[in-house]
Amino acid sequence: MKRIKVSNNVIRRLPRYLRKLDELKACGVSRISSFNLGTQLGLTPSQIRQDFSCFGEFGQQGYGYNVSALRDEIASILGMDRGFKAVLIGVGNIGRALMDNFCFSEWGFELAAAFDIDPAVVGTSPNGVPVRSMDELLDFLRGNRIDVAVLTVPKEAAIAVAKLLCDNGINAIWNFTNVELTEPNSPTIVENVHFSDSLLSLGYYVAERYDEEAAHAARLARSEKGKD
Amino acid sequence: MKRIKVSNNVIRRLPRYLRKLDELKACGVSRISSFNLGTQLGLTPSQIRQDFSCFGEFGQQGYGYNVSALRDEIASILGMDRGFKAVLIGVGNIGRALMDNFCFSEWGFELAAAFDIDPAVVGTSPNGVPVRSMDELLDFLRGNRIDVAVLTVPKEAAIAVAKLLCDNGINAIWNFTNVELTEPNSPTIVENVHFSDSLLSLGYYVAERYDEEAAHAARLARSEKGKD
DNA sequence: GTTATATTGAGAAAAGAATCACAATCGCTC
DNA sequence: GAGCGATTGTGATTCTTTTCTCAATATAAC
Repeated sequence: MKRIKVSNNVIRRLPRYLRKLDELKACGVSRISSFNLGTQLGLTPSQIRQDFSCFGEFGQQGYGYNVSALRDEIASILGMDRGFKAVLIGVGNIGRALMDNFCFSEWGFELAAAFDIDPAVVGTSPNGVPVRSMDELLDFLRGNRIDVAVLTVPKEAAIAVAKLLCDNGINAIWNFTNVELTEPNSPTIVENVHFSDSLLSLGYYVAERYDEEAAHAARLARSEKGKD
Repeated sequence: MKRIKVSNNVIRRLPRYLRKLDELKACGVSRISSFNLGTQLGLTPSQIRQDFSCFGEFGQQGYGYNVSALRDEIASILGMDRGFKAVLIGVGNIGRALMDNFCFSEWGFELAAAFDIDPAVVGTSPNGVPVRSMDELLDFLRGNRIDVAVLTVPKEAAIAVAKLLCDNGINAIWNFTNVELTEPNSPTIVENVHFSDSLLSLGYYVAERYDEEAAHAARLARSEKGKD
């Protein structure tokens, strides 16, 4: 697989392609054209072809793409076949909800263990994943090759825990805290899930639409008045 | 406030600005320059000034921006002062976790009610929000001006429920299901929270880093061999 | 007051991303 | 097996976003 520098925009679209291809496969569709895929995803055919071409040639002229083969290529590009191992830090509400409901293995990740300071949850094993004491974290990281930490601690603890993780060999954090972890010069890969950012963006679009509708109504009212 | 067409990229940065400004305000910082803000967020000063200039002139030459005033401007741009009302559909694990932990009011939203088909949760009021039967949903939507629906139903039900919502006056959906809701020609505003997409993107970056490290190590090994 | 320093806002330039257009070529039909 | 219709991959073009640059101007010091 080529590893040229690929733009973030392309990378953000890859999981959507994967999801759609899985769906098509489940529906028994075995081949698809960039045109057809574009229609289903709201993207242009050329964008899709351009995206794929960053990683190789997966299609056939006059035919399109083989759904199953393309799906596997994208899965591989995303590292789903590498068996990444993860730990989860902070078994509070969101951490617990992830452990109970998010299927890490479906996406190629193995959740090896969770950690918390609360003795009430330490020793339990939600969904088969053991919850250990934070005291054991460093030993665990030393003894296991862990690729990713899922950060679900309260925001007060976020910075300190993130630093601890980075200092002990973790180089990627899936950050669910509402805190900006991105530090200048830090080599750590941080992927944020900021619910509030998402909701606020939605708020912007709603506000924009309401303003447009109001402006439209005002124009109508003026033109009605003009007629009288 | 101007409502010119603003790019998505800008809009996605606004919540980050807001968060950082709130933090600065809490730390007693009352003024800040675009240079300083850029350093803290990993953005260039000119990008920050350009972003703000989409909405007006909030700074003062030679001085910078007033943290509190800027924060309020951005909050207003995002519609936080409009009292948007929301309903939540699907009080399963993720729905319940949001009700219990996500502070809608902190972001200017009011969660008016939740809906579910399960009689076991109907009638309860997690965090003070009443859970009603899905049978009551349409009446509720008719009787209340609801701006946003939070969609946390199982993925099998996602499409049908989304359609029901759109057909009954909801024009914005905060989508937590792992399903592509974006329909061609639909005027509904959809904001997706796809955990798996986020994790897979992270996986890409991790895989990329590992490949780079391996390539680097291979280069080193070759040059060592050359020396012998 | 006057001057020095800091910093914005905005137009111009550069960089980056999306779209277009078409040669190459594959599968399918007759 | 020849010709047709479909569809890719890619280089060229267009559009968008980011960065650069600098005149304008506010504060702060003296």
